[in-house]
Amino acid sequence: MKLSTRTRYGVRAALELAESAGRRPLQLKTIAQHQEISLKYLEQLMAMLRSAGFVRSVRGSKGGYVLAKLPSQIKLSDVFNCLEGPVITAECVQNDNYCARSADCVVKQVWAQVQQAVTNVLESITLQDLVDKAKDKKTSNYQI
Amino acid sequence: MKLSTRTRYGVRAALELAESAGRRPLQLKTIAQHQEISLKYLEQLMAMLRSAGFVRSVRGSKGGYVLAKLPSQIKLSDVFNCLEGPVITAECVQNDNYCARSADCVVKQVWAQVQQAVTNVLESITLQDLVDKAKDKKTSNYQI
DNA sequence: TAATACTCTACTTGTACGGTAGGAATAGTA
DNA sequence: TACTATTCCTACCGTACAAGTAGAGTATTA
Ligand code: FES
Ligand code: FES
Repeated sequence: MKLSTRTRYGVRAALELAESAGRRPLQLKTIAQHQEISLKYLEQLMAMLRSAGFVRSVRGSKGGYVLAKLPSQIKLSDVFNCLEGPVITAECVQNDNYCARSADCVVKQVWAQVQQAVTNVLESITLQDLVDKAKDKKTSNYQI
Repeated sequence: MKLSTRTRYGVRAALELAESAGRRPLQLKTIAQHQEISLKYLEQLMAMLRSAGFVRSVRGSKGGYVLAKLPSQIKLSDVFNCLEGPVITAECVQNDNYCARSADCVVKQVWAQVQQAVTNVLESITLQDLVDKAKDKKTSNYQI
């Protein structure tokens, strides 16, 4: 039950883009340095997010990446789904024909419950939420 | 975010043991047939559950496995923890020193939330709960 | 003693993760 | 135009783990 680094890196990168939303494109080199992620690896993750339509890229010199939507319009479940794949704890939860006695299986219901719990959390949080929360933290730190 | 078959098999096997709690030991051969699991593989899973103290084995002819505790005393989180390992979505959730700015990281808090959501579900369900639920299902089916 | 069922260890096979590497395409800049 | 910066694309690689197979060994009962 560990998340792939893909997803963890991706969310952090997406958050950084969200924090600089409205400004000039952010370069992967910058993000990679901030987040201590391999640039080449990050390129691949961003390609996935780009294909899914969450970020836009600007090629060439002074290029970079920007969010393709408002931070408030991107849920963590979106990013998660794009990089980690759909939240599926067990095959039979999705595919009723996977197990023989699927209809009556109480174990299946447990995995469905787990799956739903995860989905609920991820769907309830947008990038904007994270930006706000991070801003709050910094402010309260300055006040100490 | 898929569960290993280890865990899924293990829970199903544990449930079957719970359903025959109080009776004579149940043989792996039987469980393997019912659940359509490789016997040899199941042996290894049960060894893990035995080491963890959830089941007891009876060797020799007419031997088999029995639950070492009451079904109501075994939570799904126990079995899960034994077979899948602890519910950890990301290293930094457990180990505060893993990431540099761990204290302020809002992403970390998300993974902690996810982790907690999963844990809550699994800790709230015991094998006895599943046995009861399964019994209810069968009864209601007969009534149709 | 023979049959049964768990025990232990080793091996195999496939797949996905987490990268690395190199170059092509594109766009700004001098 | 030449140069540089940056994304884009594809291929490759090593490791770890899951999932399962295999076989010999040990305990218990009939
Ligand atoms: S339906 Fe798949 S394990 Fe029960
Ligand atoms: S603390 Fe580990 S990703 Fe933020």
